[in-house]
Amino acid sequence: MPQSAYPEIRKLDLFAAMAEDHFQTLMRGAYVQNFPAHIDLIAEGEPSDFLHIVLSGSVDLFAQWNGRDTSMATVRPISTFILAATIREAPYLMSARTLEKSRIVLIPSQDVRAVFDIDANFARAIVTELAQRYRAVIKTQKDLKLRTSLERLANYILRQQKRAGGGPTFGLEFEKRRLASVLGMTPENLSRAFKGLDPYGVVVDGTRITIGSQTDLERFAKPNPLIDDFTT
Amino acid sequence: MPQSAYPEIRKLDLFAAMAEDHFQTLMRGAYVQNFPAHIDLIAEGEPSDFLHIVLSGSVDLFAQWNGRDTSMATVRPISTFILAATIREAPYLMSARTLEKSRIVLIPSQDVRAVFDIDANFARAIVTELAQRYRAVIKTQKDLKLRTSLERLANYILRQQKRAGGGPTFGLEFEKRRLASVLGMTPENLSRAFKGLDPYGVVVDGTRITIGSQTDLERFAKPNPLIDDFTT
DNA sequence: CGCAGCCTTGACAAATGTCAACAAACGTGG
DNA sequence: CCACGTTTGTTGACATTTGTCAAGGCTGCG
Repeated sequence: MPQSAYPEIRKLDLFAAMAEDHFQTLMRGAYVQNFPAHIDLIAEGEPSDFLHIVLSGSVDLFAQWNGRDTSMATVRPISTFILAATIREAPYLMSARTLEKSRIVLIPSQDVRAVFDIDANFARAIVTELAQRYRAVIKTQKDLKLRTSLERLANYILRQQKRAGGGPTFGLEFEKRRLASVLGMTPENLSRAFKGLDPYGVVVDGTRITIGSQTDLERFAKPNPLIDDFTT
Repeated sequence: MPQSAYPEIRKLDLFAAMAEDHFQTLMRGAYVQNFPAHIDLIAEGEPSDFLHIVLSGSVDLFAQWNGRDTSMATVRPISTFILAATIREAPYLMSARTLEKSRIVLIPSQDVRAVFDIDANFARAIVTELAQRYRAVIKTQKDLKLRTSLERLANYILRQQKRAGGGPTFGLEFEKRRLASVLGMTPENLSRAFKGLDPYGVVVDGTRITIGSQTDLERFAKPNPLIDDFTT
């Protein structure tokens, strides 16, 4: 793969502390690919042949069962996905597709496992990464089980506001259809949920959100760091 | 702590491969405690001072928000819990309480992190463990988002049947109130869901379940290894 | 310009939760 | 071992939440 991508990959927490020659080993076997939007990258159930890294663009992780499907998460640059499947040498639990034009690095899973076995720093970095992911999923599960869809939307809006800088007006990070799926509801329900937040001063104009009354919305949403903070 | 417990702990995947003196280091700082049933062990939000290991009995991991609460998982012997919080030196995301009289080992988190930093085998074991837990949570999330409560119950029954040996009659692993919470529904809804499985030959007598028609139930439940297999 | 996909809305249906009542099971203290 | 009180499970009636289906408007893109 082109060496130009090395530095940004090397800077990732996952690869920052490992020995240089081990990093080179990984990069030698890796290659970069450019994908158009809306392309399937992997399908759940397939063997986990590659660890993926999103360099640019974005990727949707989703799952299907019995004709239904749901968005599980979005991967944005620069980060990896399907690390756990790679480590356990197990089939993917989620499918992945590009949301937009994306550059993606593919590192053969066997290389990752081989280096993982000989590089303690790399192993530790993987632990840290996995522990964080694990906690993120637990938070999502709490969100799903403890809140109604209206409450989930209200808290999502507050999280997104924070991510966007904290101002009263900001944009949604993806189309509503997908947001609905991420939040575990139908597009119709999401549409009505936005209306349901009107009493708390939430105004929606296409993909543009304005929070009229911050305190009202927060009083309703009751955001909680143990569910909504994605840094800890 | 009493040395009698060492061998069974040592046999856990998490500790099996590590250097003996490192294992001794962990055990020196650890202590065993006997708890009665229904005792709170930890509360979400607290700093993660100890890695816990259930030697006997069982522990409920649950979470709360805004007056509601939900069971997230059950920990049975012999295994650890709150590993991720220990690793990340972050607050617990879940609370824990004993379901019955339980023996529990507590290892100071700082010891775990210290040994983790110097013992590559231990670090690798933690990776494997965390990757498995991560995948288990993803499966639960798919279960929650892709299935109705009736479907979740049907698949739970099939899983539990397998765990109990595969025969047509078997017992539930815990009280229905908690099962309802684990499956993400109310006790009333669970009660009716059992009735809703009557057409598929499911007969409930207290805590005793009999599957009259295996094929009918499976045709309805559509169990899927990427959701229901807890080994991969 | 015209098509395709997304978003919204209305009407309706299904799933799930709430509240209340009561029976059954359980545990404790006598 | 029993009596009592508490908890759990069940059931009915009802409310709320969420999903489904159908239609129409809007937008973006070829």
